[in-house]
Amino acid sequence: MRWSRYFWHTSKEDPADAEAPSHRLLIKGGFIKQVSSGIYEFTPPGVRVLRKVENIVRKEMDRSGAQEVLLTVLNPAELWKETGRWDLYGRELFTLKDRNGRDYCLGPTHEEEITDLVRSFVNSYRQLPIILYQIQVKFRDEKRSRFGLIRGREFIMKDAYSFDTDEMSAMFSYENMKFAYDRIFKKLRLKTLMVEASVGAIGGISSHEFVVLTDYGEARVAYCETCGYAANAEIVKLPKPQEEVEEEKPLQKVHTPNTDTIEKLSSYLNVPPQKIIKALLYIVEGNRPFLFLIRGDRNIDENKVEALLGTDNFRLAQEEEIWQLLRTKKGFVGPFNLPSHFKVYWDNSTYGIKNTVIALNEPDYHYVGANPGRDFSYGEFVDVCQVEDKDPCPKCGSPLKVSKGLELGHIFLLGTRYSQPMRAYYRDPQGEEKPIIMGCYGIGISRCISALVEQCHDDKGIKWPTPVAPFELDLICINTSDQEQKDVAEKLYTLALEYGIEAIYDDREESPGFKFADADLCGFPYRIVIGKKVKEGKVEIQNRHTGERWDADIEKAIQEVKVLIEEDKK
RNA sequence: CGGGGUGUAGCUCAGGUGGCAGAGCGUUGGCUUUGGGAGCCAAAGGCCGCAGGUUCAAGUCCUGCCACCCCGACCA
Repeated sequence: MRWSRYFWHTSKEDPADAEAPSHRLLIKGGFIKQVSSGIYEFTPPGVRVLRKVENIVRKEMDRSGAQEVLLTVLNPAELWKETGRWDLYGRELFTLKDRNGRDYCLGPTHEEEITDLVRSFVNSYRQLPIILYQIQVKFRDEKRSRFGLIRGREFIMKDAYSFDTDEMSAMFSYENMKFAYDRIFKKLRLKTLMVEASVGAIGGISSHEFVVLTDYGEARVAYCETCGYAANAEIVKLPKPQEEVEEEKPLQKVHTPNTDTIEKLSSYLNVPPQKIIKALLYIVEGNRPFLFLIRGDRNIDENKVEALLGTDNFRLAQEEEIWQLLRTKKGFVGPFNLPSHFKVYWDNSTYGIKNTVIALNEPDYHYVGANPGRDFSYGEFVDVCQVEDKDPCPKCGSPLKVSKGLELGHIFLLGTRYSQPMRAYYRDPQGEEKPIIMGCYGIGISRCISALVEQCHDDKGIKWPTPVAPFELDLICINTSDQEQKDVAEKLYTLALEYGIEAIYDDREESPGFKFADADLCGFPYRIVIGKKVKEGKVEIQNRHTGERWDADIEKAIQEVKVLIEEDKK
């Protein structure tokens, strides 16, 4: 490709509203352009990267025995009503009507449609198992799109679905996909971590996420470097700690004005937060009060609360509600003299605490030196505590590490959640009708591009791994008005194409510095610079990843680069 | 959906107390230059997010709306 004729436009300035490095560099490097919030166009070089990622995924999916299909973007509402998701999916679903007033949605995922496809052809156990997949655009009207391709409202996804006769066979399909995902992320040169994930309210059987550790992700991941345990933080169980051993001090009621937060109370009394019991009043389903008690230095993980309560319809009580229910203020809520309809849960973190500070539902007062058994009694213990760094690993007890993670893949053993309501049945060898056991497996293709940039960049720009680079080699002619240099550049460009190297020839009438800056920004793994040294029969080869540069004979340079590229792609 | 921020040239931004619409980069033409976003000269380029209002006069003040970004909530 000759750059002078190529539709590729980089920017010298950082884009004004891009924060995440991947978002900034993909826009600055001219790979994508924003059209609306969470909606991006791909330019020709952007498409080149996208296709490479897609093809790596496609190849490994094919290798696993999955078969590619292409479902529709425009989905009729009827299918979604069969599973109840037309109403359950909520406002995240983009919906529209046709000219006759019939309802449609833009597919956010395709369990319904694929199940419809399979049920219309599969009748017998002899036709199973089967795995189908597609690479296609998805639409989700996210409450908050952000960070460029990391969370878009329109994005490209590989979604696969497995269909099996029984759970044993389904587990096999699931394991098959797990291995395929491992290979895919290795080939993409993405350092992912496979973590156990929440099976969700739907009642799936097993679920794993493939995440990259980056600040620009939405998941919290806990992992153990000792035993290899890794899980989404929301499902990591925290046990009761050891009982504290301390002599019990007398109980005192202390005047503590203006201490509506743990920080203020802690500094007012000069007591560390972990010696305070924090009480949080939640309102469940609009009117049921639930009191959660947790150690003052810990936070509630609302995902755990949701799993405990079996509903996501809960929120912290407002100031007025606290007053109406308990005649006290925020910061002075405690487990004493509660009305009988209150449900009280003690987080494990409060177990065995001694000489603690605890509120008594009287504004501006706290108990100090309170002890369980003597001054208050525990009730039901639960685990709703947010996992933090150094919490014990549930497998081996070593300290866990907690990081933010970006979810690139999610595999899910679904069971009969979709096959049952949609009557996707098969006949077993005894002639009995049974629901197909399903699994679903997603990879965020466009999100992978962002993840690659997050993992491979420096302050000058992107450093694409060779297998996904838009071009493998950039040829830079320093002085375009020097005929000798130009001839060598042309010759090497033609030769590179003959060798099957994906090369871009920067033949633009620009200064050398301009071309170097673009080369760094756009992230080509290799660069050949044709400059003054052509008089000595030499050109310079540069490696974007290592920063190494060395002279090579004009005749041998392309061959040398070809070897390096092939090595990278192995 | 709550909180914060930003909308002025293609891009990045400046435009106290209301008084002629600005810069740098980019673009076009010309000359010079060629190993890290070159220099000089000239030119083009604007619904100041939209709609109302106040005023002799609004990019600037007031009201409403819209869009985008960030934090939070949410996230098969």
